[in-house]
This record gives sequence, C-alpha cells and structure tokens, in this order.
Amino acid sequence: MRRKLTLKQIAKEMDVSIATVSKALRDSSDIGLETREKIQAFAKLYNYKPNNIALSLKNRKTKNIGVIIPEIVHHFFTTVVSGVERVANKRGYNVIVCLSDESFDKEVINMEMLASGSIDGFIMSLSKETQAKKDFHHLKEAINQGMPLVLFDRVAEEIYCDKVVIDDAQGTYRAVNHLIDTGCKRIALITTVDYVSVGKLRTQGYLNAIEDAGFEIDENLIIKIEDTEDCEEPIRNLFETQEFDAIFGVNETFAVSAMREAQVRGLKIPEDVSVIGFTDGILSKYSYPRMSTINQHGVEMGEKAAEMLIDKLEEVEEDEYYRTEVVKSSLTIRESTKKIS
Amino acid sequence: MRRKLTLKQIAKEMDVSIATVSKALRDSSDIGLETREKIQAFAKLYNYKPNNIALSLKNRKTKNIGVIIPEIVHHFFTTVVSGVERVANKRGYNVIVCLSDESFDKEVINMEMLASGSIDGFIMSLSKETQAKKDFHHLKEAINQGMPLVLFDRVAEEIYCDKVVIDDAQGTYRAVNHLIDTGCKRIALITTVDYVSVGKLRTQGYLNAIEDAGFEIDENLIIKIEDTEDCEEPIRNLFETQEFDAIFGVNETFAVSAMREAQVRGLKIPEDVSVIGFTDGILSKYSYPRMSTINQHGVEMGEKAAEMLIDKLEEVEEDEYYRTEVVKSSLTIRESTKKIS
DNA sequence: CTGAAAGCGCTTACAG
DNA sequence: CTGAAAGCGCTTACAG
Repeated sequence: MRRKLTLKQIAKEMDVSIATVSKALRDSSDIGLETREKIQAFAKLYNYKPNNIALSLKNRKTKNIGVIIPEIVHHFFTTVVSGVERVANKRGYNVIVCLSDESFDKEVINMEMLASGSIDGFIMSLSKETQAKKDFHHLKEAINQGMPLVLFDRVAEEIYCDKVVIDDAQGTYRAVNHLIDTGCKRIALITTVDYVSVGKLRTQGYLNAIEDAGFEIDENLIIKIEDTEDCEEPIRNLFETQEFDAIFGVNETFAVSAMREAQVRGLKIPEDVSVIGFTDGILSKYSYPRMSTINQHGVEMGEKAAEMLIDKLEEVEEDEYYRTEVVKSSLTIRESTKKIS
Repeated sequence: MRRKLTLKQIAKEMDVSIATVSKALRDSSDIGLETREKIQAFAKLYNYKPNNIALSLKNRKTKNIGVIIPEIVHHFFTTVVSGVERVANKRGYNVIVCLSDESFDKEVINMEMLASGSIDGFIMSLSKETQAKKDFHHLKEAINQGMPLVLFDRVAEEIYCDKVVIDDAQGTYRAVNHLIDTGCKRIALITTVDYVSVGKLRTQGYLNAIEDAGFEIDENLIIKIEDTEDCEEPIRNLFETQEFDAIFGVNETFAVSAMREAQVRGLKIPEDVSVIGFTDGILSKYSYPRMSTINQHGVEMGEKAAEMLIDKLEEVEEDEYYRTEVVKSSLTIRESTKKIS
C-alpha cells in the first residue's frame, strides 16, 4: 500500500524546496522552465494529485456544495439532485447529498455537520417537521455565518435567501381548468395538510380555478392527508361517500392511488373519472393508462438552484439582494384525462 | 456577517494559548478545572464548532464516505444510498454521493476527485460503460492507495475488495420456478445485454430453472435489451411474434413495460400472462395490478456495504482478506402472478 | 531563479 | 497547570 504522494515527497525526491514544487506544478513563470518541466514530468509519472483537504483549509473554500433533501427515495428530489449535479460538476463543484428524513433534528444535525467546513453553500428543501414547527434558527444561523443558501420547492417566507419554486398555484389552476375544459363538473382534490407549503399553494390554485369557473366549492370533495404512506384509506372513503368525475392529486402517490382505487371499483379512466397529478415522477409515466400530469421540472429547478448558489459564491462584491426564481410548470396530457371536445 | 469562531479567537478573547483552549474543549485533565469550565462556557455561548477541514487534515481522516452510483433517478440505487446513510450516520460518518451517469469517464473523474482527500473510503456500483470496457484501473489505483472500497450490485471479479451482491441467479431461479408452479409453460425473458453483470446472472438463473423443469429453452422467448429507455419496441415485437403465458423481467422497467403492452393488447394479467420482475421498486408497488417481484433489498445492501466499509476503516490491523456478502432476495407475490393451485 | 517563512485551524508530545 | 513548537499538505508574499 503506497501512501498518497505529497509535495514534500516530490521536493525531497528532486532535491528542491516544497515551494518550488508547488509553483512548478501551477506552472508559475517564477520557476525556471527546465526545473518546471522536470517537476511536472515527475508529478505526472507518479500521478500526483493535490490534497483537496489541504487546499480547502488554505483557500477557505471547499468547492463542495451541500444538498439537503427530505428523502432520497422520492423521484422529484432525485431529479433536482441530478440537475444540481449537472451544473455543479460543470462549474467545478462537488455535491454532497444529505437526507433529513423529514425530521427537524436530522436537518439541524446535517446542516451543522456540513456547515463546519465541508461545504461552501447549501441547497435545500425543508423537512415536513421543520415546516410544521416553523423553527428556522438553523437556517438563519447558517446565513449569519456567511454561508449562502438556496431553498427550493419547500421554502419559507421567513428566511431571506435565494429561492427556486414552481408556480404551484398557477400550475394547479391550469390543470383544473383543463379538467373543466374537458367537461368535468365535480372535481375532487387530494392534498396534504396545510403546513406543507407546496400543498397549501396547490390547494389554493384548485380553489381559485373552481371559483373562477363559477362552480361551487364542495368541502366534501377535498381531503387532506397527513401521511403519504397512509393515503389508501381516506381515498377509498372518498370514493365510497362522494360523487365526482375527476380527481386532482397534489403529488404522484395520491394521484396514482386514486387511479388504482378507481380501477379496483371497475371505473374507466378517463371516461368515468379523469385523473391528473402534480408530479414529474416515474409512476405516472409507467401507469396504465399513462397519467396526465403537471410537470414539476425537477432537473431544471436543480440546475437553477445550483446556478444561483454558485453565482453567489463566486461574485466579488456581496450584495444583499435575494431572488426568487419561479420555474414554470407545464401540463403533460397523457391518457388519464379526456380530450377537449 | 460574523465569521466562524476559531480556537485562535477564543484564545485571544480569554487570554490563554490556543493549545489550552483546544485541550480545555476536549476536557483534558491537563487543564485546571476552573479554566476548563470557563473556556467551555465561552465556547458554548458563542456556539463554537471545530472546523472539520482542519480536523481532517490533522487526523488524516475525513469521516466521510463516498458513494458513486450510476444514476440517482433509479429507485434501487436510492434505496441503497438510504441504507448507507442510515448506518454511516449512526457510526459518525457523512455520506457524499456522486453520479457516474453510466459513464466511464465520469466515474473516473468522480473517483479521483473524492480520492484526493475528501473521503476515507468508497462504496460503489459500476457504470454500464465500465462493465462493458472492463477497464478497472481507477479502482485498482484507489485500492493501491490504501483507500478501502466496497462494490455492490454491479461488481467485477477482477477487483479484489469487499462486495455486496444479491443472489441474482438463485433469486431468478426461484421466481421462474414460482411461475412454473402456478402452471406457466412458456416463459419469456426480457433481459439486458450480457456485459451487465447482474443481467447475465439473472439470465443464467432463468436458463437453469427452465432446464431443471424439463422444459426446452426457446431462444425466441429471450430478448436482450441494450438501452432501458428503448425497451418498448422489442417488447411489442415479442408480443407480436411469440406465444407465451408468462414474462420475467430482469428489472422493473422491463417488467412494467411488458405489463402495459399486455394490457394494451387486452390481455388479462395474470390470467393470460403472468408477469414478475426483479426489483425493489416503486413502479411495481403502484402498478395495476400490483406486480409480483423478486425483492432486491436495496436498503439492506446499503447497510451491509456501509458496515463492511466502516469496519475496514476502523480495524486496527489491516488484514488483506476480502469478503463477499450475499444478500438473499425474497419473492413478493402480489397480483400479477397466479395462485398456486 | 529558488527557498524560508508564515499561515489556513487544529492536535499533541514535550518542556517548564 | 500552561504554552511553545511541530506538523497535517498546501500556497504565496517576500527576501536573497
């Protein structure tokens, strides 16, 4: 087992000083051409790679960016991560992904861990628990320490930082309108509890669309689900007790579970019930029939978040100006909704 | 913007030496109790956190483990990552996730980047391109430098290191047997090209099961797909040209695409065709009907890989002994296969 | 043209 | 009981 090569060893080997080696490798004109070339050849031969840790300590920057997401086993978040990766790698940054597991405590711990030297800035989406508690001291702390932060999707107004969100309310509004345009009259909504920021906004979009169409809002057609894992029961109950001809799900799981329940009951999609979901996921693409969706553009959100963060990291003069970028959702009409007649 | 607090600042503030502060904070009995308490109180008050980078440089270990996976937008890999996270966090390690995007070059670059100081060891699954090329110099290089490596799922015999795999051949064997037990006679196989290690093994399991049952192997029932994204066409072709009563898919996409094609053709699942897939994914759980699968236990694989890696990192004397852990797959019978009569 | 020195933030063996 | 010194691997302003 050969230890990693260091400048010191090269210096000794070639009988020059460490400083000379360092400069030669950065091709500084300080050093005589001959020496430079000799040293570079040697380094190449033995495959010298500078130690990142030492560089980080010296430069006070790590070229790492930290991403904290609530769950990795969740298609939307992974698309965002892959967007972040793409631009980060292009711009010379590494990505460190940590999971909060929807837990406030894990979110705090991970942030502290990363903040103490491992990264130059954060990209994150709040855990459910954090949104419920509305305790953001850890975020403010990071910002105070001069650690740039970009929040995406599940954001909080109380935090002053760059943000990337999608047009949750508008996107939903358009989707519900599409249902109405295809002749649906009674549209059920399966949504989350209100403290989840995106759930609340999507609910709002639904309400606006229904009202603007001149329909009445029927509270019985709206169900709010606490735990995504336990959505089957309330959905079954909705089918049992209510009459409707369309369903809007604020996320993929809700929408696809609704499709299944309809099929179990022998209902035809979209003839008997139309279904549309807010998602960018894989379930909708592979479902049968293929589900119409409002596309969340996770990759694009990730790319945008990474651009914003790296811009901030690299800008010369800090401005205290924060932007909120709104990514526009788009309707993907597949087979679970009717054609416009 | 307050910069992060350092030992130096505390030392100055309290008019003692840096060494004293350092020891006091580690609660060394070297330092007088009174001084110790005063310093600790001060540090706590100003929320001092040691700089990880400096610690890493000093200790020559980072307490980070690097995970390189081919794709993050792939449910199996994310379950593995979440297993790794779980035990890593428990044992005081951070996880850095990088993506190879199924590309050899990106795999090499990411490894080099991580290997130069950012992490103490690797957990990875090979990219398709790497498996096709059979070029493993980057892995050997890492091992040579004394960087422990655990390979999972897509492994290579040529590399001497710890490995975590699933019983691909056996699991498939059992699944195919299950199909046979439920009365299926002509079982089609949708698999990958042979250089993907797991695809090859699963194909082998299929062949063994068919032969052991005394059936004849019909090459026309076996299709090998190069690119997962483009599986629809060959699958359609299979349905058009061949007769069969069951399908085995070596991954979720293949299996679920087969289910869809069957449904489009008005075939009943499982009455007309049974379908089973090798996967641990989310598509099968939410498909309609729910798909029977061979469970890959990704979380468990991740946990095991992390345990092996951290054990190796923390063992006092290095032994040059490598283990291969085989995680046992399990059949999850849902609705896409018939009952045993 | 080359190298000694200081420093990034920390720890620890050693001297006093 | 406290602190100066050396060192982890690197860079850079400065002296020669």
